[in-house]
Amino acid sequence: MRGHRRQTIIDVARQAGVSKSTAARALSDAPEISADTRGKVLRAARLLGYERNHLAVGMRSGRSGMLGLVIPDIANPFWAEVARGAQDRAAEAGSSLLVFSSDWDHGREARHLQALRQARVDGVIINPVADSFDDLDRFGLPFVLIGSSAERFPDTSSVGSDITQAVRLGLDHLISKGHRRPWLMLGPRWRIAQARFLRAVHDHCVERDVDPATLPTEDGEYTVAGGHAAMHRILAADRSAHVTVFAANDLMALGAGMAARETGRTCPEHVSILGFDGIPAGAFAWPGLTTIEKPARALGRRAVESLVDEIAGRADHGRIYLPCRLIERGSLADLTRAEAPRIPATAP
Amino acid sequence: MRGHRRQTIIDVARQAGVSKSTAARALSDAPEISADTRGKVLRAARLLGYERNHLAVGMRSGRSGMLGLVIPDIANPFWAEVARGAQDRAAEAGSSLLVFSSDWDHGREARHLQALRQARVDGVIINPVADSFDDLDRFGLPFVLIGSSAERFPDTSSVGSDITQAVRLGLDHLISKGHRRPWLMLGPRWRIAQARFLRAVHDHCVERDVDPATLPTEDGEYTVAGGHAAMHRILAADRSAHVTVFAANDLMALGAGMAARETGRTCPEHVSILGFDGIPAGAFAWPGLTTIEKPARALGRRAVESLVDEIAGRADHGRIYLPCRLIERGSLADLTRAEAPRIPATAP
DNA sequence: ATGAAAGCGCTAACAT
DNA sequence: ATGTTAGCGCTTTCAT
Repeated sequence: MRGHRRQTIIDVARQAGVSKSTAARALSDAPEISADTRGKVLRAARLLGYERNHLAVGMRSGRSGMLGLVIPDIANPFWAEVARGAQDRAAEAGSSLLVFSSDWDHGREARHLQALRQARVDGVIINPVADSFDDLDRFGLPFVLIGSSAERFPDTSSVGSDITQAVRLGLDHLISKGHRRPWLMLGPRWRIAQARFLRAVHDHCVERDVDPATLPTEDGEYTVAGGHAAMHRILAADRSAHVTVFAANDLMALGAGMAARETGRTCPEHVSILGFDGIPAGAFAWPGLTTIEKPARALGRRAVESLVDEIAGRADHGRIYLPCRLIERGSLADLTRAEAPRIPATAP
Repeated sequence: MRGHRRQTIIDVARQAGVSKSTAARALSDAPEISADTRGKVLRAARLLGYERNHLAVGMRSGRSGMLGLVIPDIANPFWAEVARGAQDRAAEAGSSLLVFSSDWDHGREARHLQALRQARVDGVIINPVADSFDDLDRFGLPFVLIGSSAERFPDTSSVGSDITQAVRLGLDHLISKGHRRPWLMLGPRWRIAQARFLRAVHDHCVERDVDPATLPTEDGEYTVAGGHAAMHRILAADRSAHVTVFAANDLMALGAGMAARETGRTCPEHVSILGFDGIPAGAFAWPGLTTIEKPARALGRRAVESLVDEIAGRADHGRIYLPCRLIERGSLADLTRAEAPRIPATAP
């Protein structure tokens, strides 16, 4: 087969002794065709090693069979999971996925969107940068939002985690373990996810008759370094015997754990940490990170499903929120049966 | 712009007052064109919001501008890094990347390859399943191998880590810390990477006047669970005061650490562990995992570069081995200045 | 340096 | 149920 001219549908038609269009119909299993001819054509195609040219199909039919995915960073474990789910679901739907990382950078996002438009993808799933995404009107493509930025675009299909439910899960767990005044370790203020998280906390506190204003907060980047720095600030500010932190993100939580160790404190004896995301690394930390897991892979799958609907015109423009799950590992002390914990000798 | 018919090169040509072909030449910056007309055309294109149709370009020119990447699992942090490097480099080269996960499954791999052929990608980067990859002859596409499976295909471009150098690095580090008889925790026997690793160890042992036959081995899946199980077997077999393990993979190393803790042993007091890969999770384990880092992102970049060469016909069919780097964290005891370590009270 | 015309491989009317 | 015909949007000879 090597070095041979590539087979076209014409070769298949000739081989099968039918016309081009009959061959095409058989190959795209259209209804109006006899089982007999279809068999002939399919056999001919197999014999010749024919591979359908999706470029030509796309050009003629207006459907390229490709979907775009624009996420902050494919190397981030959370987004990698999302990508995997999307990829799997797309393959099931017979589509291929073009994946791009925006690095939370407007320019990169814009360039990727352009590449996607030029590739004539049938639609795109995007976690837009900076929650503004004014390119949206000029988008000219079916799309669905993924992650925590759906709020601003009411008339748009979106898929995200159920932050409200997740925060309730976390806060109730904290309360049940006797932590009534956890620090909130938040992301950068300008991120809409930050506001969402904070609002969910406030709402639930009110429900539980806790004054949300009493909860101390600290913020930083959504990274290990960010959490590390924020934790040092927290420990400098809070001289309690036991410090509890509810981090808005697992990477920050992991960074917080490292910072605590650096000050000679151990977890969960002197410090309790609750994470949020469910990245695999949390399982390998010591102690294991108790966290709220977002359904990353399912998010990717659902996003593709919504996008397919969107493309087919049966768009419900609905917001979908998938539930999160608490994973208990060892980073949370049980303060309800505590002998009073001591401040470590080496504390600053 | 919304709802409007999509602009074609004909619209641009008309707007600029030139012919279709002149417009095409300007848009693909061909040499034979006056700076003047080019300007006119480009301005017209911008004015109309014209977006080049890559499907049509690909169809006519035979270059789709897309590259394929087939890796075991995009959700695996190592491969996610590789994908990121490839993605970045592809974007720089003006190409898009179609990413697929094979899950080490022949059938999935074959289906993905077919999708890639039908999408008319210009070439593919692949870490082939099971190191056999007999589809290779029927491939009919430029490709480059990535990872540890290049050995079998001498006449093929490939990019991988320098295992020999990496093993030397690890073994010498072990020796310098006084570990003269580490366990080798290997992957499944049928994986070619296993053989490569083992051979590198043997060769280096001979160089260092150590009898490789004295090194005990244990094997399992390249996963946390695999390493966990293997470590339990090792600890059951080896009653030494201090057990040292050189794992062929970070996930296994992390699993080994968990298993050790379950038996009441702590690291690095009773157990020393050296990993291999450099996944981020190793940094969050406690103690941090000392490991040999593969240059994952660079691997992805180089693979794209090789592929671009391959496509352009200036193929050197060379094997490229990128060097690895030792990351010292805390999982290795220094036995050279040791008070004799004790067996933990709780050991089985 | 520019234009005219042909055609890449396929699908979608429109015939029959 | 099958064949005929006309493009989809672009690049590429071949003229000029």
